[in-house]
Amino acid sequence: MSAVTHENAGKGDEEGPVRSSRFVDDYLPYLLAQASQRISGEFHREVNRAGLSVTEWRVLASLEGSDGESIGTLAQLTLTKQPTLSKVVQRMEAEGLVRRHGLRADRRQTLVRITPHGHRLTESLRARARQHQAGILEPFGQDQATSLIGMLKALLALHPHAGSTDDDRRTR
Amino acid sequence: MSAVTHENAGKGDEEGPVRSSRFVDDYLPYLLAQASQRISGEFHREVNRAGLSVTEWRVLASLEGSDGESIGTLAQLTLTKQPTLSKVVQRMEAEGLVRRHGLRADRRQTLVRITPHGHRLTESLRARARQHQAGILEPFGQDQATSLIGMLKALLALHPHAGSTDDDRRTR
DNA sequence: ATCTAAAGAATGAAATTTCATGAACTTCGA
DNA sequence: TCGAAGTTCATGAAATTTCATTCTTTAGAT
Repeated sequence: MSAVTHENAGKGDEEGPVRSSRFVDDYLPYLLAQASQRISGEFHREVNRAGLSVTEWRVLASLEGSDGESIGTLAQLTLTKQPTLSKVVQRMEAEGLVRRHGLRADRRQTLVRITPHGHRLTESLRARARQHQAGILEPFGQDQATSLIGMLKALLALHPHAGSTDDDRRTR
Repeated sequence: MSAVTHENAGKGDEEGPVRSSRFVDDYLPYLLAQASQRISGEFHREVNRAGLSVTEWRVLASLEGSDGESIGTLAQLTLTKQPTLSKVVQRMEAEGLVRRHGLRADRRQTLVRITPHGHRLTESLRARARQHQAGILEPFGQDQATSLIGMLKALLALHPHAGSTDDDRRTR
């Protein structure tokens, strides 16, 4: 029970006279982007405190529970463009957080694996990440929380991954 | 009716053997970020075709239905850091998309207004944006769609805007 | 087999973003 | 009324990201 009703929802945000008709206020992509930024942003402070950039944290989190991912897949998982990720991974390898292996099956691919060091470093972060998530969903109640997660997963299933080799177009 | 059930949800994505235990797969911030990127990404192709960068589009969309916003507010609305936005707005003013006015009330603030040209330029984009949104929500059915939007708004209401003057911390 | 097209990652130059300040106002307390 | 502290935006140097391209390696067709 309990759970947040959509009534509470409105714009508990911006200041000033209520101006209810801004184009973006009911625009799904805007709402998703804001929600993503704010929710993630809260936790990113902890990530930075741990000495990691957001992308580095994403790389490590993506490698958790995996036996290695290719650069391309990692780029998708971390929402980063391939050239950018290549460089980030190189820096991370220098710091001993991950290791790159050539993949025997397909020698074009570079397999990235998390190192014990990287695993240890993110151990407490992952725990706090789970707590953070719990705290965020708490006001919604079990049912709505499950529903929200489910809808987001459905959204992802319906919208595969962007285009060809590269990611989506972000800048001009 | 119809509507996507959470069953369809699973990982309709990554290839390869089903590896269901990746840390991120049930991590809310990850789901939000992916959803945001993919959904927005689809439309951003159109934005680019119209000769706008994503941030420019966001600025214009944010100014729609507003009688002007300060640089700071715009930075929040467009998920951009203030120094970045200052520069983007300057370029946009040069292109005639927006106009900067000093605000009589508080002369520290710079009020940014959309120009008729900017308005016209985004006219068809906004129409297509609405269509895009409708298409995305269509498979969910009216009820779930409303529910999703409502939850996202509730999430935003519960998580005001990041910190102090600046935006959230994104990089290292 | 051989040749051409496609896929995956690395790299370099160019453009953008970011951090740290700086400058201009406003507020507020003494 | 003054001055210290706090806002808001602009700017420059440094770091990162992005685009385009190149280098390998694999897949496909003839």
